[in-house]
Amino acid sequence: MPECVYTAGMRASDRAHLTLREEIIAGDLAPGSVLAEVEQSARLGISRTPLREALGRLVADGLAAPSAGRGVVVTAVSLDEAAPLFDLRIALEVLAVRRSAENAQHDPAARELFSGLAVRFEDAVAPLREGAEPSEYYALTEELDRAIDSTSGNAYLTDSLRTVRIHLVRLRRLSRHSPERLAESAREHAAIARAVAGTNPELAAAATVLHLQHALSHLRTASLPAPDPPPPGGPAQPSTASTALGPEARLKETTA
Amino acid sequence: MPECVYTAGMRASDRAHLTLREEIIAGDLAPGSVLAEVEQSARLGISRTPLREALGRLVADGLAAPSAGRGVVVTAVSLDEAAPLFDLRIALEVLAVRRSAENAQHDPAARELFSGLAVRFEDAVAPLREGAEPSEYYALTEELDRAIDSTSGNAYLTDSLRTVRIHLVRLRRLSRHSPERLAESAREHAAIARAVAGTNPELAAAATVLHLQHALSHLRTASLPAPDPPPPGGPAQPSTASTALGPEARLKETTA
DNA sequence: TGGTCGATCACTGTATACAAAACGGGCGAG
DNA sequence: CTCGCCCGTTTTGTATACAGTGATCGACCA
Repeated sequence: MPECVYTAGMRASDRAHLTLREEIIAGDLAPGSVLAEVEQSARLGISRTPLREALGRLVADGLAAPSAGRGVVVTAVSLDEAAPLFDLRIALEVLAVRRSAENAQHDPAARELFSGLAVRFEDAVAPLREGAEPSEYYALTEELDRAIDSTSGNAYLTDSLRTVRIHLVRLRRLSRHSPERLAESAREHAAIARAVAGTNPELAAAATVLHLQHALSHLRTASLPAPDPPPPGGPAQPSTASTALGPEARLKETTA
Repeated sequence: MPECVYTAGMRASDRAHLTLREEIIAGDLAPGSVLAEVEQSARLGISRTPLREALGRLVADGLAAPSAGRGVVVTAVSLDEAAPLFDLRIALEVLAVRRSAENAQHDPAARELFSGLAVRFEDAVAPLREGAEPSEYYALTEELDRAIDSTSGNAYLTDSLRTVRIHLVRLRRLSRHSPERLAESAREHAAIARAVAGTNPELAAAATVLHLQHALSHLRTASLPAPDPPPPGGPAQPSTASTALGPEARLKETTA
């Protein structure tokens, strides 16, 4: 497995937090997996102390929750959470793009930034429709997110959006994204970036609502079959982390 | 110094987190104070390990920030942050009351709850105008917050609001609240509760915008230039806060 | 045979000891 | 006189050892 990020020089607790977060988001650590301290510290080659700090940050992120007596378990994620999550997300993102568009009126560099992003999104439409790998497109959307964060001028808002986006990435994995939808999404992103570059707050807000409503409705209709069969009250089977790599770990980015 | 909360049975890290958070919010730990691990662990009578966890949660809450080589320092708070904080707060609270009002349409118990709160807010108007202690009123507002949180039906939203409200309490300490303003605020809160009880989302949203805009403008105009002198029984000395800080780091905030 | 009680076990929570790294002060050279 | 470098001190980062607590499983009794 490739160490995708440059991990040298950072603290062990940061490495553990990053690794566990990616594994949870990727699904390698299935919801319900118990993150036992001794087990995970041994697996990651670190001690319990930095691992505990990493687990605490995971809990703060909402990716794990403490279970009485069993340590922390990976939180479940389902499409039922899409509605409340998008409800919040729409409010936050609309506010962010509105402020970015307003602030861009006195910031020529920001206008240039968003103009460039708009062009890059438009250039990404055709390849996506032809079935290109969406990872590059996702990186572009993260770049747009960062641009909005930096120009909205509201650290509190950026912080709230950070948490929302973490959960969003997990939700995205529950749905299959067709090339048509990805291309449409890129067009919508281009419209948002263009509206911000044009310093039109209302247009930017409307474009954002449009995009997010489309994303939500598509998320609902293109859901993947749930890997967990048990319908009764029990939320998730307490599968141990070491054995969780078996059944459902192989649904890796099959979106095409 | 009253131990206001029941601390038996909880973990040492929870106690430390709670204690430090209250001290920061109350101003006993002034902005810029260095929270050295050995010093604070000795003061609170615990070891460094649970204290570290408490500091980590403080950083996650935004009440402290890590400073390279100096440990974590209490974050500064000023009225300059009121604008972005309220910008986010308005978006979140408006969404919350809107959803609460919607959900109350199918929840008679919620309507009863908000009706009762509206009456209690109206009953609090007269005493506040006559200079009553606002602590009881603040407890009532927290009760309204909890009612909105529980009926909005959105855990993500509730979580974001939690962080906002922590910072809000710190901001509130920077401003003086006249009995007139407190009474007016109680009336506005009553209007919000009444609108939710009446299952009118738009009215509830408008009442919330009205209240928060009033609160923000009053916060700006009634700032405290020189806060309270140090408390007479104040045992917690600012420790190394003033020693390691340069002249420019000493902000206008002092212990409240 | 079913229920309940007890012991065992594993896990977390806490404390302390060790090591690395960064800041501040002091010294010397230019 | 100022700038740059070096070293001591203090701080955090990490590892490990210990204790308390809860759950699980087995045995015993009704």
